[in-house]
Amino acid sequence: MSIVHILQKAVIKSLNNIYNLTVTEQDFQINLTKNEFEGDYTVVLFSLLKKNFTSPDILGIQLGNDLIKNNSKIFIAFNIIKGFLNLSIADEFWIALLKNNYDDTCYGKQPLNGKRVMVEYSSPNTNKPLHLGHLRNNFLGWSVAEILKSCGYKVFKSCIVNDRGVHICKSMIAWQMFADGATPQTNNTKGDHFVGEYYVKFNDEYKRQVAELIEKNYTQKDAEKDAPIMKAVQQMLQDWEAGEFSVIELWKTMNGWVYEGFAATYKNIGSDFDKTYYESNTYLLGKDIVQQGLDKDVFYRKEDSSIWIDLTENGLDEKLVLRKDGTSVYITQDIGLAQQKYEEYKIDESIYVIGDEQNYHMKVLKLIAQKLSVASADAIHHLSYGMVELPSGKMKSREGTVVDADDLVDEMINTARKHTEELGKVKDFTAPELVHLYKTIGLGAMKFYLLRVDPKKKMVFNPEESIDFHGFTGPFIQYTYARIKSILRKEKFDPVINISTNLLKSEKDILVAAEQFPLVISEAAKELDPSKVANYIFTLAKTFNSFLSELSIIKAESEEKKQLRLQLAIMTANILKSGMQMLGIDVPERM
RNA sequence: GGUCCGGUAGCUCAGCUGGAUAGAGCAUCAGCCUUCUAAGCUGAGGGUCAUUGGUUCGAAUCCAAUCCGGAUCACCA
Repeated sequence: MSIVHILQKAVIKSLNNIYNLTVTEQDFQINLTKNEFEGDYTVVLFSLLKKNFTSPDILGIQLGNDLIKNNSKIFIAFNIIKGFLNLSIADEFWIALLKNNYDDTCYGKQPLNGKRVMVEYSSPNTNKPLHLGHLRNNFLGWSVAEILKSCGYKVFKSCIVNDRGVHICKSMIAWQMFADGATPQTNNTKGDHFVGEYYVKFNDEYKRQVAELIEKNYTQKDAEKDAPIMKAVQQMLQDWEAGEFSVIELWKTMNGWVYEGFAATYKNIGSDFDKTYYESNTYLLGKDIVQQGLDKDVFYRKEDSSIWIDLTENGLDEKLVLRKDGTSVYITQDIGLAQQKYEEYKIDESIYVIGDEQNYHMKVLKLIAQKLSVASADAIHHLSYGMVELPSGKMKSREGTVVDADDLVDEMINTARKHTEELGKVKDFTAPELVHLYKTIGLGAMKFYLLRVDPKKKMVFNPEESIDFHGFTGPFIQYTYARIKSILRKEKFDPVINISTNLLKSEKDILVAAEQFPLVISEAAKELDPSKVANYIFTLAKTFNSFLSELSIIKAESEEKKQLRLQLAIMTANILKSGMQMLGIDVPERM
């Protein structure tokens, strides 16, 4: 049980003892004591005064005395300043915490709780390569999955590939027009980039044709509609839906190229899925749901036979759920897929890692599912994340300001190599060891950079800052870990020695931080927020570095102190490692 | 226009279920490598927490209004 919980219970009990008063955890606050005051944890008394106490000092003294009387092994002293009851916690408590947990590599994690949850993330289109925005999505999805696992959930990672639709046909048409039979092999280009080039070529040609028509006195709108290349795309989409052999074959071939490219990228960044759904298989889902909705009068049919739902009483608009030609739209197939996931995996929670531009869509999705009383409705949870912007503004594919995922990964790994070479600390590494190290550091820097901020907020990606390996960065934490490992290689740990010593300030600081790890994990899981973990391990690493600069482990004053500090080092290393793992980041033994 | 999200140091961000003098990192400046990895440590400067009003013993945090920025409101996905 965490110290905060112990303290909460103790306060509740003491108030009951002294005043026969019943309060709950919500009635008072417990904080870490500020540095400038004596004590470790603080009970804020003001809110309790509302329960008819004369003065905070009297309440504080009586409460403080009772807490110590009943918990003499934990609380040893208190002081009261302006309504804050500051409690000092016994060194024995901290040392017991250390002794019981320092070598537990699962410290802070919880056993299986029987709950099953699916995390859907990545969800790429198959007409162009992955970019920076996908990276944030991937890292978030992966990390949230890991955090939930640490909290005892059985997690399934899934991905829905948007493998059909107009955007795919654009690349296909352009390939037919311009490729002259070229393939990724003949051009020596990664498959997804190869197909992406034709998507760009389509847009260039389309723009050219539109301009041409406007010169012939077309309006902008008509020109966009009548451009021959756009007509060809629409024809191709119809042919695809009709299952025309040559179109399907081309579609399979080009998607195949893209999948090869994606597979390489996913492998490189360490991302994978337990289940991949393809929109070409799911886009027809939801027809029976539409029928259900009509039967229940949740949906209604318009004159042109399209089917709608009226959400105006929920403050939203009317929404189409089935086209007049009888095909499902995005929202319909999503309800179908939600249901399918639920049935296939028997999940209790279904998390969607999707950008915040789809907040409205996800709201509508859940609302419709609820109105239909679909079993999976309440399980739906949208992890909405903000866009990644550049210092110059938004990424725009048309202006070529999109940051390509593969390029960025390469650049980060390259920067890691340059830094490492300059420092020259691992000259004895073999070539494969070096390659592995550069990747660990480069990817670590990138993942940490994208995960360290609140997912809900949009963020600015500053290329210069992101390649900085100092301060609040992945490599800083990796470095702290490597230093600890280096010390542990030099000095043997002797677990027999029984430690009973007074703790110095910077020794205790580490334990106070370590004690919070379990709470941080459950908080991060509750909020689906990896940045909580990132911020925490950064603070812990800083605390440890500060300790290390002040006190020596190997040259400790006594054997007992040396053993104590070795245990502190081991525990810190374990927490840093498992925290980083929850972010999808490896830690190197040396760097 | 409706709805939703955001505005904290030069920059990037914490803090937001109300609590003590608003915190980090980067950048700037000043120190620390015969001593466990200097990708480190210590210190300094830097703030009208967008604005105004309200609630409260107490507001960056809650409420209202205003200003600024963004997203969204498709028979696209």
